[in-house]
Amino acid sequence: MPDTVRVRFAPSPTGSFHVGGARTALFNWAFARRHHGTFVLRIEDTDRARSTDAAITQIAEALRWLGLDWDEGPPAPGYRQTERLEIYRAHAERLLAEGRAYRCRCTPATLEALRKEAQARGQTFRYPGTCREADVPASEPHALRLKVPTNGQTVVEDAILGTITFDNDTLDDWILVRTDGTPTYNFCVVVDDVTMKITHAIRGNEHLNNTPKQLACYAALGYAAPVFAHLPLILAPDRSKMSKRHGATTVEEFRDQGIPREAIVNYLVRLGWSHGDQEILSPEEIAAHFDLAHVGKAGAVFDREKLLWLSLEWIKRMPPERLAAELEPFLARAGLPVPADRAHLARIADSLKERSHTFVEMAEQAAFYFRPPPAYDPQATAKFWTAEAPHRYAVLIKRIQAQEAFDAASLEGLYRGLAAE
RNA sequence: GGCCCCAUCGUCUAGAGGCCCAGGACACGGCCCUCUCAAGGCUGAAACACGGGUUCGAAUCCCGUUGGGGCCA
Repeated sequence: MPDTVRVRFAPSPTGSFHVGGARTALFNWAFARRHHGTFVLRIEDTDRARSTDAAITQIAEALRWLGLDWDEGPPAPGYRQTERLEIYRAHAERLLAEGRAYRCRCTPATLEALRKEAQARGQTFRYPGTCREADVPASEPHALRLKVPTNGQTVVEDAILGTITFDNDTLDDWILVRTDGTPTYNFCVVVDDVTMKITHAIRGNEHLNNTPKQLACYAALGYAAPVFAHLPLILAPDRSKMSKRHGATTVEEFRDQGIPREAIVNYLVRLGWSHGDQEILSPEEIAAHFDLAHVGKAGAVFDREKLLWLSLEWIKRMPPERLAAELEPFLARAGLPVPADRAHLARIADSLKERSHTFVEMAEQAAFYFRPPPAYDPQATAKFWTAEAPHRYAVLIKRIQAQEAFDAASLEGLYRGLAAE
């Protein structure tokens, strides 16, 4: 293992920031921290049509909120692919000059015809290398293709999955630069990882099939490839890859639901990684213990119930002041008054922490501290405020009955007294 | 369809040949605590996909089958 670990998280800013991305970021962050290495944030925004600045902001905010601080990356310049076009161009030209890549003038129509032909024969389409020796002049419209070995095998040594072998005859001369001059995803990734001196590419399993292609590019460029580690996917309850259509899955949504960051980080890290039987892990413990050796190979189903349990566990562990600070915005959102007296709010929050899976729940339960029953009616009270009511309501009612005091002033006194306990 | 990956309780997982007639956690059931609901404690049910090997011995290694998934199309 290189002395200086450098890893990166490279999201495409094309939509909301999902748990899958968050977990990839988390594993990279944890690996970097564990090895006292560098965690780089890189924005893969070459898909200009779908990339937005709003999405970049959203990703950055979510990462910060989760506590996944990056050592290099935006807002510093040079970490967005659209700022790096010159670098890709230079590498492409070098590959061309060194005969590792060639110009291809095959039109989309030609390729489409070949594809259909292959399909008709029940074969997978692979570019046949028509232009490989054609020496297409630069004056003609052309794409740039990489010369990929046509025989032999490409072996990927994956830190999680082990040795994976691909037959080279299943690969083809893939496009590095499109006819319109834009570099392709696989090319950018390789050039970026090389120029950013990435030592470990820790990424989602969906990229595994890109790896042999990329390896060919590293070889052509004359660089050593990083260590690859492909993370198992996060699955929806139906065992398909988790996506938007499976409901609340963005980091922002979880935050809005009042789940503490520690719970999300804890839950996500346990989805695929384990540290013996330990279920509760703080960010510090994760940073101290994380290792690729204990990352599982199989996909993991996302289980909201367990997330909520961890949320409760982390809420229970929070000091009252922190609880008060976290609860405050949720009180406001619930239309409840936020007590000016912070100590008072802290006592209220502390009294509710064992029965709140989220801060949204806590705010709901805090309501009775602020909303006295409009009028005391023994019958209605007996009917509505026993079985279903929160604990403190029952106590409150008892005291009201005992004191026969239910004018506004004494009610307020009772609330205060209870909140202070 | 082609290529690749995966396979322990419903779910997340421990397990790197004997410590495992498989341990922990969530969820679920029961009991206890208790003025309610929680929290907490105890407890119950619940899994090594299947078939062949290898080995004195396999959840652990190999092969196959089945199932699931991903990518490409």
